[in-house]
Amino acid sequence: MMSKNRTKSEDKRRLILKAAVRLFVEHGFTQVTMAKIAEQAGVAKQTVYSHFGNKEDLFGAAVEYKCASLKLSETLLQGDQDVETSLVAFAKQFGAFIIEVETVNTHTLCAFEAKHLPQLADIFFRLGPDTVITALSQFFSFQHQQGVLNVPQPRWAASQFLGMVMGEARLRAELNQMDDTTLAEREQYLVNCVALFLNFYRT
Amino acid sequence: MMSKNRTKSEDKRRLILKAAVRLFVEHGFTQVTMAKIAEQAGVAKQTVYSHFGNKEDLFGAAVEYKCASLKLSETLLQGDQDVETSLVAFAKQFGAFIIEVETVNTHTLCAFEAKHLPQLADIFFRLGPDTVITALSQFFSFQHQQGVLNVPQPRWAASQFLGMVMGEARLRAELNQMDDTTLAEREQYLVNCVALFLNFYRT
DNA sequence: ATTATTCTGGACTATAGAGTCTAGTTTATT
DNA sequence: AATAAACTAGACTCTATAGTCCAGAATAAT
Repeated sequence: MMSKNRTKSEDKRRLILKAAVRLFVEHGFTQVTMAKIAEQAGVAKQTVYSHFGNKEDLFGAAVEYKCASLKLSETLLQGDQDVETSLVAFAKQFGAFIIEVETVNTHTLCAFEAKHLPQLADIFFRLGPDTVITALSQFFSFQHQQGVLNVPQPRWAASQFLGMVMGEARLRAELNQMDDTTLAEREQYLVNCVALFLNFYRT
Repeated sequence: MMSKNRTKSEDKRRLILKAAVRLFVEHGFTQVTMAKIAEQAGVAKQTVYSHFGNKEDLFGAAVEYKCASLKLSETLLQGDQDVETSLVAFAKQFGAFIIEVETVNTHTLCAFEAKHLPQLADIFFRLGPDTVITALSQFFSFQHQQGVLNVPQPRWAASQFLGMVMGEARLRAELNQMDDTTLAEREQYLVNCVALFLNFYRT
């Protein structure tokens, strides 16, 4: 029979998760304390423990939550425009996304904790890099079938394209070395990447 | 006048540094204790403090030591062979280097601690990525002057080339997701990158 | 209204690790 | 041989934090 149980508040859960994400992404696993998370969530510490059993579980849940919210631009690759236009648009959007502070921090954090919590790296890889590479591969596959491009190895092409789009800017962003020139030249750089790419793969 | 001072042993210093590098690169800053470093170095904890004042300074010294020992292949870019041969050789050597566990761990560690210890990220960027990008830029500049390549923006070209060489494998290595196919195909992939690159930049 | 359960706030335990101190030992220099 | 400093071993202080416990307040379902 049904008990008179009060249900655990979904609101509290979300508050905790959001505070955890913000703090973990900013400072990493070890630097962040459960007390601080509770405080930022406006909740008692005991409530945190009641929703998520311990720090590691909370960390896992937070990263998963964060990854799911980092939406990637798949809409740009519909193929209803010509290839060059599509790729330039994609390069600009993804190129901006990949050097955002949030993106970089999440990536760095997952890479750092990868050995400590392998299942975390799995989740991140699947929801992040793998999703993009696969989507782009499929786009190239499609263009290959249409005869627009000649791409015998779509996954290689995706890897090459994304590698170029990240480029030096990505490395700089990771290491707090972003400078004005790199940023100012970036749009032209990305256009140049598309030219280089299409020069080889266009039929 | 000369005192009867005994000098601090350079051997001990090196032992401490090596132990610190090994542990920090493997586990990160917070996870590693001064006691463990002393133990691994076969030295008393007090000796560690006497050589390096505190944990942060030791960390800085360790990372600097490590970066200096991560020698990069500059010898490959002498230009006494034809461009394609040089680039394929470089791509293979650098492509192997960049997915080595040691390399990846050092990079991840520096990226993670970048906010906490900015001067550390500076050192790593200068000794690591920047050195390679600059060397490759100069190589392209030279080939441009020789009329072998047409590279109006050598630094962009270097960024594009290195980005492709890293590619998906680099991402996988960072996140413990390296698989057999990616590894087996890698050499052919790298040759393909050189072809794509030269197709655009060759005169 | 009753009741089961969540939530709160704060005290509490236990542990771990950075950095210090001390007393005794070794070793290079003069 | 004398000496000044480096080195060792280990005890010690202090602080931080994960996780628990508890008594009372709030709240949802019956």
